[in-house]
Amino acid sequence: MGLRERKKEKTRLALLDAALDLFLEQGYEATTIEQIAGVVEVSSRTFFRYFASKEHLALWFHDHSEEVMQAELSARPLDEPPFTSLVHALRATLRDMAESTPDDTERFLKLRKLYDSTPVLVGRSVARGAETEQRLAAEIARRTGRGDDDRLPHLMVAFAMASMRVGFECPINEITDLRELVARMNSTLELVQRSLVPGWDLARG
Amino acid sequence: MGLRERKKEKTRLALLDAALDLFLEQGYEATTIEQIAGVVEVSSRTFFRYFASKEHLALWFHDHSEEVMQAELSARPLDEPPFTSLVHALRATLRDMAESTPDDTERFLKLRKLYDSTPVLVGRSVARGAETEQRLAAEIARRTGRGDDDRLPHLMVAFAMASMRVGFECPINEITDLRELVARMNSTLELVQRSLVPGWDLARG
DNA sequence: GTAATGTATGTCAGCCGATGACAGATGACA
DNA sequence: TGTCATCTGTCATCGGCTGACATACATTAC
Repeated sequence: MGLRERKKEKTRLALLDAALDLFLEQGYEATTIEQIAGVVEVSSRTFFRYFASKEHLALWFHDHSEEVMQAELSARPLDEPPFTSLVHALRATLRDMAESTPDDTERFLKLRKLYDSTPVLVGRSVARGAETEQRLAAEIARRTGRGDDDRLPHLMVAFAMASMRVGFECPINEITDLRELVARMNSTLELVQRSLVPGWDLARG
Repeated sequence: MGLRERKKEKTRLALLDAALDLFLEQGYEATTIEQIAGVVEVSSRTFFRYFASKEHLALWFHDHSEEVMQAELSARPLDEPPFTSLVHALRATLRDMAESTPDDTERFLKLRKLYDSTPVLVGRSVARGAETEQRLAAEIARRTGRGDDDRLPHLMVAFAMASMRVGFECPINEITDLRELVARMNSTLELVQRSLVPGWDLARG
């Protein structure tokens, strides 16, 4: 990897870390792009060359997680019940999270803490999740040969994403260990699986 | 109702209708507040006295729907299974939609059409829904005496909201009748109920 | 009917997020 | 070293949104 690429990656992470720290100090909305860029000593214009928007920075992990999900989904056998495939795809992203570097782990925990004080950010995260939902639902529909009028693919993905969201949110006590969080999300996923009628994802509707 | 209030209501609806028409003509993002205000012949500043933001205008029905849901939820007996109460609350909002005035019906259909060409708006809508979700989950937790660490209240609401969302979205063919849309949402709700294990909402988790 | 009060509106100034255009700086590579 | 591609800063600009203030208007009391 050349010097240029290394420098870019360094700037990218510096912006991310500076932003997370500022967000936690003074709040997400109260933090301006100029401040973030100032800490890293780049211009505001450059900030937008690294992140499409303030929101994209705060939700930097979304794109990666979706890639992991899509990849795992594609790798599942076509004759597997579709919701089972989805659950495997979700588990893959959880594994990916649990195996992340210490730096990334720290970033995750900071972001998790930020969520508690920033409802608007939670909303934006859900919105991004909804976009992913569309793409995953289309993929499920394709894999199972369902038409556009069949609501089950969309419903399956919505349930799957809801499990993750609910698992991610809510615990009042401080989360200091990422594995704890991942375990919680895993157990929520199991709770959801227990709550669904076996074979529900094979019906048509 | 005094002259003042009547004038306000008239301006409010004029802004809403002007906005919806402009959105459909030239797109949501391409339409500026100045344009909307211009059609109604008020200043841009006044626009923001009627709607907190462009987004709040586009999602004007959210607040009302949440009120209807909360009201119906409060009216349900406490010994009813919580998900059943939620389903009743959702049906109440669907009834409310179906019984709306012709003008409101037209606005709904315009908005529905707008959604097809404006993914960002779908996202914002989901984000608003997520905020409602928090409040409803808290209410369910209160009603059933569950603690903050019990994920089921949140999960129930998430599933309920997902049904509505999936029912609302997706049909490729043009929707020209609101009752059709409401029927679709109702049937999605039934599909969800069939997919869940009876009594799942009485467990603890 | 008039005066006092309260509320709605317009104007103005300004912040912030975001984008396009252009020029200068810097790493990549022959 | 010199050429080229790419990264960066500066500048200008737009649109969403907010606060402050003065004015116009509806409401209420007398």
